[in-house]
Amino acid sequence: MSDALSGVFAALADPTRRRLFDALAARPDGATATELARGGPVSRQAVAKHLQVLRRTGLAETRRDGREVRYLARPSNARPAAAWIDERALAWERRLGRLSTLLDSPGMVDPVRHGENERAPRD
Amino acid sequence: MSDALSGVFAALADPTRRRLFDALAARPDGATATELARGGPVSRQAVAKHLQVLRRTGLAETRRDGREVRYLARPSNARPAAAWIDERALAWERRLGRLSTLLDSPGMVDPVRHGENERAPRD
DNA sequence: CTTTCGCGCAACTCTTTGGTTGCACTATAC
DNA sequence: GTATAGTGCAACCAAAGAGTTGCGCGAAAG
Repeated sequence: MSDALSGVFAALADPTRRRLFDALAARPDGATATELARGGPVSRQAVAKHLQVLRRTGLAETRRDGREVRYLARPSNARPAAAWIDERALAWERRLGRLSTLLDSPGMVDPVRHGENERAPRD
Repeated sequence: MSDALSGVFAALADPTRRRLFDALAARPDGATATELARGGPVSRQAVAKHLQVLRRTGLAETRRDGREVRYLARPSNARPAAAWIDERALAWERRLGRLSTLLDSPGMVDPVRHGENERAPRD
């Protein structure tokens, strides 16, 4: 995790952590590690580790309330990561002259597309 | 890397791979692993591995040209990841906007709806 | 005061991953 | 033909990461 961008991307790369992040964002008052672990398949310590990762990357912050520690989501701090992606995607599509943008969105890419030349299918 | 989203996030989490992705996106005709490795600190095989990761996650595609393999960037396929982030950030900011409708958000489904008892009934 | 609950820390395992080197194959160049 | 440049594959290594269990400590609850 060298820079902040890598931290955010790495934090969101784990499905469990994303699910935890969602659960956190659904609670305006935040949640504790014990709360989030109660009912899930992972242990409380694992949840606590995930929450610490989120806090370290700025995607959550802590607030002490008595003897428990509430984690609050900070989804806005993930926006630079989304912006990074959008910049590239936008730049690329602009370079293609926005003509392939329409027919180039089958959702996923064809894994084995060797030998094929499918560029510039203009009109 | 269970789902596609995790794949994209994990792929972009590495700074070397992001830099490679940028270098790829800067070349409209793509580039080969040997080309990208020439001048960089990492070996050709390491670059090839990174490119394969990008290809597996849909962020790049390959095109055979004689005996060399050119990789072409596909930044548009990273958009779902950016959209995932933006959805959360937007939802959060919107919720901060209308504090009165905090308690009833019928459109929002709660991922972890275990036996939660809401404490701290702040008046 | 004693018990209980929540939290943090530490150790450990297993898997993934970013990186290397070496070798074999294949298509171009001479 | 031989030489050479570009890939792919495999083995290997070190570090990180996701998960677990166990234990100790401090704050509420009884």
